[in-house]
Amino acid sequence: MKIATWNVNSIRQRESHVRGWLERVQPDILFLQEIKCEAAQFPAAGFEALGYRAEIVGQKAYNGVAVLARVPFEVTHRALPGLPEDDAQARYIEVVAGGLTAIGIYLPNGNSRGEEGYAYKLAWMDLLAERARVLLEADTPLIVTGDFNVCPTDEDLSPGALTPGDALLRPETRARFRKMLWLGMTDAIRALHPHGRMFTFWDYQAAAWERDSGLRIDHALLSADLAERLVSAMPDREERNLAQPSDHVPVVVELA
DNA sequence: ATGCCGGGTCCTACCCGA
Repeated sequence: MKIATWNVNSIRQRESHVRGWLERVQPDILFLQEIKCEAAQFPAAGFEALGYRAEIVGQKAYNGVAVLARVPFEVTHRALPGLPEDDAQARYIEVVAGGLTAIGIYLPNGNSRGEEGYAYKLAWMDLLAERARVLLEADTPLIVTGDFNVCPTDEDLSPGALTPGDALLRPETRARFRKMLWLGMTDAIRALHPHGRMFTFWDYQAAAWERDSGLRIDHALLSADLAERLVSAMPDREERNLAQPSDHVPVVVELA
């Protein structure tokens, strides 16, 4: 089973990229982030023609997540459990498919709106860990994947790619990421590639791609039973060489 | 150490991303 995640930076700008990628890689499930549109604007028909059903948690202009799957699935949550009812940010989708629970996230960046914006990120991470804890306690086979907006360690960014104190690497951010690992979850990429550059994002500016000045911020965390089935986990750097790419590349996890 | 790029939107100057 192949499960993938991709921050596409607008699905309307990236429909042909995603279609081409689905045909090339043929994942069973693909989570999308930053679709940047409401459900009505999502080009679902183009993916259905390839055998993928779409479910969308949309929002005008900002954020927005979706899932495309060629296996049967059911959406169980369209918002992170525990968030206030009036929180309108589209950042979470949870599905049940193929005997497992899969959560796709677009975790808040935390660099805008000052300390209030950062507090929102930390609160979001606390609630995500709590959601994972509840599911793991019930022995649910679980994958949490998406754009975490977290560089877990100093090996996960190029020197100088971020300023000290950036919300993606502050100690409080990293501690909350580790909290999910302490729950018993496995960072799929680092389980198979413990060291070295495994970047998933390169800024459009300052020739970041050409200099390989990147970040590892898109992740897949696995419950113990899924980690035992882990075959491969890798960012797909090929996509960053195409014309008009997203600033993120897909990450693909394969389970036996 | 922002705003060099590239999305978005009250359509066009400005907000946001990481």
